[in-house]
Amino acid sequence: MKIEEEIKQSAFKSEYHKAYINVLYTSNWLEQEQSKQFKPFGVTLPQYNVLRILRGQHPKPATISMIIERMLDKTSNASRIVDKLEAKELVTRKQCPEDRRTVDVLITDKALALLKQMDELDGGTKSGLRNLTEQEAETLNTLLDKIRD
Amino acid sequence: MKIEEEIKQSAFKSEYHKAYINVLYTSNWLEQEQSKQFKPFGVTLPQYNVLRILRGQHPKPATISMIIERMLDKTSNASRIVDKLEAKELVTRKQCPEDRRTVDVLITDKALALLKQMDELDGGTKSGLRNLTEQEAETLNTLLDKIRD
DNA sequence: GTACATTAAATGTATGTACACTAAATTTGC
DNA sequence: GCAAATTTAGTGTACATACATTTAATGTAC
Repeated sequence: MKIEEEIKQSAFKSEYHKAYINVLYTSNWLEQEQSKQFKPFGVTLPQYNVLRILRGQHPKPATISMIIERMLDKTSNASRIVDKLEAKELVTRKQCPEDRRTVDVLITDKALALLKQMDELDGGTKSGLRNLTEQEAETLNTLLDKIRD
Repeated sequence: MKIEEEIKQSAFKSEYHKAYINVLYTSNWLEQEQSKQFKPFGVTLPQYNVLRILRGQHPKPATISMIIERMLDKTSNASRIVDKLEAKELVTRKQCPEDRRTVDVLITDKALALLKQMDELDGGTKSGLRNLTEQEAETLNTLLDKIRD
């Protein structure tokens, strides 16, 4: 659906302004689609992202600062996301003996099994992105990269 | 900058997966740029968006459900955003006599003056979008609309 | 016209984001 | 070796999101 209809705004100041709103709106739309798919598994999107970072390290532990470094949103609060994951027994936390300021965060077998189930959902190919041809996806990537130049 | 470099991920599963992450990341990037600009004015991005909807209606009042309908994020809580705006004297709230379930929300002169100041920031032309040609912005809009089909 | 359903707004609870601050451990600079 | 600076994690607060529930008003069916 055209963006004008979706937010019931008849005109934008410019094609630029429309594109601006369109990026924000589409991002939101994609996140909500993904969130729906995540529901049955009982983890939120940021929790899932942290688990994926931990799986990438496995069987080595990760520290909180390492998690922050790899997160899409660097200003979010990794400590509290790890809190939630610990409460669900998806990670363990243990003070690191070499540097007692840091904490070793380890993904549990339970979480690895969960991620394995969830792997099917991921990658954008199951989302609205499938409406694009490969060529179009490439064009989209080029344009978005250009915005952030 | 190419998305691979920005999130330190060397490869994506597909052009689709990359586009998926790219939309989310670029949206986040744009929001953070805008958020920085908003700081001095003392309103958050969702509060600003609600004010703009109210200005669009002015001098007619808007109801909460009308605001929700026009918001980018339909599931956010318009009541509480209006609470904050009311506390800052940027809107007034008054029970509607014709239908006492609904509430007339009106933008104040103070808010109109504030928005006028903030207009300079808005529209995407001052943001990264200016890196695109008009033709490119149009292509971007077409592709994003297609994702949400 | 009374019971039931629907609608509009608000509220409750859990989670996450943004940003400042604290506490403890380590590093550094002299 | 010791004081100061830095690093790491965690905490506090304000705001927003997500979603279920509540309350009051209105609409509809019988």
